[in-house]
Amino acid sequence: MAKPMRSAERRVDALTRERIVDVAIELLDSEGENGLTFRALATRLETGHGAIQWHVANKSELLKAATATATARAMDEADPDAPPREAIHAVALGVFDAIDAHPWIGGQLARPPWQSTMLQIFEHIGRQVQALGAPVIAQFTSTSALLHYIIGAGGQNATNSRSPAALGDRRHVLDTIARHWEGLDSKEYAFTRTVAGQLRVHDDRAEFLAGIDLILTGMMASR
Amino acid sequence: MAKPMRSAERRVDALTRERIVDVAIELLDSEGENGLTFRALATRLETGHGAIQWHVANKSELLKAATATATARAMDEADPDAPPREAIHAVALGVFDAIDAHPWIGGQLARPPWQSTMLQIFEHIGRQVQALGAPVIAQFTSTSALLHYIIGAGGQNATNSRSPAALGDRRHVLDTIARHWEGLDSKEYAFTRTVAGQLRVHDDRAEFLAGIDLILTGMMASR
DNA sequence: ACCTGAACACCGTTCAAGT
DNA sequence: ACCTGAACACCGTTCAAGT
Repeated sequence: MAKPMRSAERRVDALTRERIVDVAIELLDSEGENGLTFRALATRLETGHGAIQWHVANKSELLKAATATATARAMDEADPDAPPREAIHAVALGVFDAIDAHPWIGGQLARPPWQSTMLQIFEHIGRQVQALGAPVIAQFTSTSALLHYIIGAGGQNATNSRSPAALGDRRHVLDTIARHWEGLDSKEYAFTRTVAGQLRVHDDRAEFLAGIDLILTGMMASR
Repeated sequence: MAKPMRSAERRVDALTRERIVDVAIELLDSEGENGLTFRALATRLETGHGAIQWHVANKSELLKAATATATARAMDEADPDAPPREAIHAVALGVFDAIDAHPWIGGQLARPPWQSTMLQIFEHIGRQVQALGAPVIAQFTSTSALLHYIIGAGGQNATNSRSPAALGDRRHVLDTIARHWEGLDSKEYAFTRTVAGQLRVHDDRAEFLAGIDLILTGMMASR
């Protein structure tokens, strides 16, 4: 949380790594991935761009830190007393919402040093999979599948919700896509046409959780 | 397929959009995402960088075309006579292998104009979901879940297989990660530690297909 | 129609110099 | 220890000029 403090006093805070990362997240959110620049950061922080690179060695490190910070909060709301399935839903929705709020996370989680952040999610989900009584042999596979699904679905949702056409309200956007689907070639896209109606009325988060439940059901059925 | 033809004759071909995209894919594969440059392209094609931008307006269009071309081939091997579950496995593995061969696809599918390519995969999978006899209401949800899972799992696999430490052979890499997992805090990472052994011996593609089957089982069980 | 290459604005990174 | 800003190499994009 970066404090505003822009008016009277200026730069009471020292330039910390934490402040830099916070402003970086603000920039990524408002300007997109190309908007994050050492020079833009320097302007917002009222300093030189060289100063920033004393705290953060290079841009990839900055992106890594921003991703970790923005994702970490999704994990905090874990209620240790919730039943397993609900706990999984909570973690999944936390990641889903984090990616939705910070679309750039999606592209970032799909590259090398995802280590600690991803591992935290993996651990949280795995515990609940255990608590559900999944057979030991299936636990690794199921937890991996859930994680992959969450990342994939979250990323897709983020691109949809901030797509070029997403200026208007959501219902209008979905209607436009559904109309496009309905107009596709009836032989080449026979299936897609039949589900255009469902696309139009579906709820993103409910649909997302339904996918989670599909995996959980499959996991319990195959014991 | 770009023909080599580097020796005697030079630039017998005209500069076509197709050739540009092919060389772009080569560059992305060999040099990574940062290696794709209009100037590097110009050098390989023995022309000026301005010439390239006559055929391809800008870089995002070039990336879009490269992604579409590299992904399209995954769809070609569809065997119309295969049983549904096998057909789904084939499509899924096709995408999985395409992302593995071209890791940059992973990051690309997670952003705006994925339209046509993704829709093709969606259609192929959806038909088989229908053929499996899934209830109509579940078809949209199941097909979406499969697609999201495939994208997520493919992306993660690609980053792992070309990770910084992936110089040595695969077994060594997995062993290193497994050892790391086993050394984690026993309270904070209780679950992760218990599956470290499975990580060490698991087969990527088999594990990937097991995740697909989890979704399919869940889909059939919840009718 | 297709290609060339200079020019421009911008970027990440390095680094000698300051406090 | 922390900050400044010049300098460098590189990039995407534009565009007047050629064939």
